[in-house]
Amino acid sequence: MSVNNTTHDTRDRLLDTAERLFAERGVDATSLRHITTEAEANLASVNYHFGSKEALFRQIFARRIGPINEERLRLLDDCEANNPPTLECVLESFLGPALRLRLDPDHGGEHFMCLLGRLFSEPSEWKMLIMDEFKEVYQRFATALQKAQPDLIPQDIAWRLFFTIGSMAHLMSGGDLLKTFTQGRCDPSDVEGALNQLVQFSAAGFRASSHGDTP
Amino acid sequence: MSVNNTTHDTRDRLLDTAERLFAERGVDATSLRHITTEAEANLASVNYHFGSKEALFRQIFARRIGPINEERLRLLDDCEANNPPTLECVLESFLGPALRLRLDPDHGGEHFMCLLGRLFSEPSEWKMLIMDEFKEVYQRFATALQKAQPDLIPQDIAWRLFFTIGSMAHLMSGGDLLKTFTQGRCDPSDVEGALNQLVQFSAAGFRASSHGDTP
DNA sequence: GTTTGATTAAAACAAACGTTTGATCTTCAT
DNA sequence: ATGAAGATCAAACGTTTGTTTTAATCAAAC
Repeated sequence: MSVNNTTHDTRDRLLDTAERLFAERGVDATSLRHITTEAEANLASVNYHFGSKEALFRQIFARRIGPINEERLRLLDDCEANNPPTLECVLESFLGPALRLRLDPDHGGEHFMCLLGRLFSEPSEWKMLIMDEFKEVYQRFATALQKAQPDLIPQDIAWRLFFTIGSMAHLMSGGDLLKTFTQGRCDPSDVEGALNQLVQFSAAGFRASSHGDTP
Repeated sequence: MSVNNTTHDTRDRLLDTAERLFAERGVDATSLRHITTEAEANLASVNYHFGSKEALFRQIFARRIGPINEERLRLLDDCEANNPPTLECVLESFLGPALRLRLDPDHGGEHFMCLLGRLFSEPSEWKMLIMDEFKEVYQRFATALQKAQPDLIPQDIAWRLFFTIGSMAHLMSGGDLLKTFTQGRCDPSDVEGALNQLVQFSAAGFRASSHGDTP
């Protein structure tokens, strides 16, 4: 393998361009010709550098998802210095690293954030590629949330974490919709404001009393 | 136009099959050949009956989205017989008609529910087709929620309704994930149980005190 | 200066796509 | 029975897709 500059330039240009187009138009709707044209690379370069379109997609995820989940677990460790950790701290550890992708100065993270948010609701096999990596994070946070709210039964924890993930995914992939519907009064690009809104909403949801089958 | 039986059989078979395949594999990933093969119809029949693939998609939505939104507004009217309406009643009026698509005995509604849930996070123009119809419903419910929680500022209402929609969409399109992650202990196919979980979670979120920029 | 290995370039590949065509079949009023 | 209209059919249309191939280009090692 070479450490040639030109090589890495092309490879990285393909990754960045594909990430953006996948986010803007969807994976299936983005052709290799569109990617390579915008990246000013040859059509064959994707198959040369990555082997296939699917491998390109996989690589786009591999370089982003690891650091996000690592930061989540690192922040969770900090929360768990207190016992029990506060609900807000745990939720912010989970949601923050994903929502702060918007702050990436070259907007690559922002594009990836849209892509990641959409993946949760995709039917395809793409989803399964990342769910394996996500399982460890899920278990760690489910356990921490159980500690923060020991009166809830595990099923309630699972339901509410599921809803929290849904809200997060909706914000990541469709935040612009909120801005449209509120005529700009709610702006998801104010990352800390949005994060605060979601943390407060979810924390209150987690603090609701447990309702069994016959409340 | 004819009221011939065979005609409507083919037309409806195409609608039902396409609805299911669009939900299972995505719109872009589903070909007309796949649809017509499974519907036991000729390849040209889609273009004959609907004009194009996009028109077929539009028709699939047209026959389902209207009744759902009408029932939402009807239930909301019932809530507003009380003044102010309860938070749970308003939320259930919004969420129930969508989640109860799962109860459709021939599973057509269930497939459409997945499709609808996914649409919120799709980047494509498909989304815009239904957002116009959705705006009236959104405004009615935003107003009702404001009445139910008069202490919240409109921005908080918008944020929290947005999160509620995200949770709902996540449940509609990816509910099977929750069942997988909890090894079957949380089952979204128990519609009233899932609806109750979501209503309680969101209602608690709406009842959180308003947090300004500097809480 | 030649060789070597890695990258780019241009062209072609088979397969799949949505759509259109023109013939055939069915149905039903006349 | 006959003709008109609607519905279905096989076949082909021209594009576009992801991938492969073959040749040209380039930088550095020997």
